Amino acid sequence: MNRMVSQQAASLDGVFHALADPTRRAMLRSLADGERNIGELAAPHSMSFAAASKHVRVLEAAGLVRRRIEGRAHVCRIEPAPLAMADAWLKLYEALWSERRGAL
Amino acid sequence: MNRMVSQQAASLDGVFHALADPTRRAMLRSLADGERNIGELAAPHSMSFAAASKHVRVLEAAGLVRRRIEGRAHVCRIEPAPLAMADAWLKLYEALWSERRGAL
DNA sequence: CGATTATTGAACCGTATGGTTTCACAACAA
DNA sequence: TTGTTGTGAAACCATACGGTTCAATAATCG
Repeated sequence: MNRMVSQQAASLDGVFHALADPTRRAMLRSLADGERNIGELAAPHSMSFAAASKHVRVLEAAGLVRRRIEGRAHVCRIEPAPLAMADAWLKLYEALWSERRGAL
Repeated sequence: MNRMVSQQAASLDGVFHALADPTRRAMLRSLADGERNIGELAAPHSMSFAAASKHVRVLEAAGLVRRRIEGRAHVCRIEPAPLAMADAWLKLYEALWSERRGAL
């Protein structure tokens, strides 16, 4: 159980960290419209392909993106589960704080 | 709506970054039960007082915590508005991804 | 007053992050 | 085959991060 909790904590770290960057959030937004390969994800951003590729890896490590290789293209797609975890955390503490404010 | 609480621009970057650390999330959790001064926030964590103080600063910079000085104690209290912003972001994209999943 | 408490600030350290450039390589197209 | 495309890997750099320690300050106690 403790292990589960710490695993969860570790992923929360990763998910929030992944979200704490505008480039990565923009990539998620793009992926919300459908699958994209790395080049398509990189194109809108004024940085090298390699830099964008690293951002995708961060998203992948956080579990927010899944990659499948099709020929020479790496096709990425969104994975909403970790997001739900982050959302659950936010909701819980928002609820606690609202209670608290209500109690004052 | 009550007020534009944190005068600082609480950016999504800052909020997500602040949340991407277990020590800082634990501090927020502690603050959910009521106001705490820096020492009280620092105590449960096995790190120097100065390190904990820096974490509080990060939370403050993100607009998640407000500080008021009472004598020699710095009393901290939660500020839920930036959390709502983060939550709104998550909700929006969760909705998009759910739609997308539904469409497949 | 002097001692204690609560806290910040500054300097420092090791590691992570975000960016670059260059090179390598598999997959496809001509 | 040759060449182009999509991508990763490696080396490197500057800055940020999370931690430490020690000194400084302001408020309170005795």
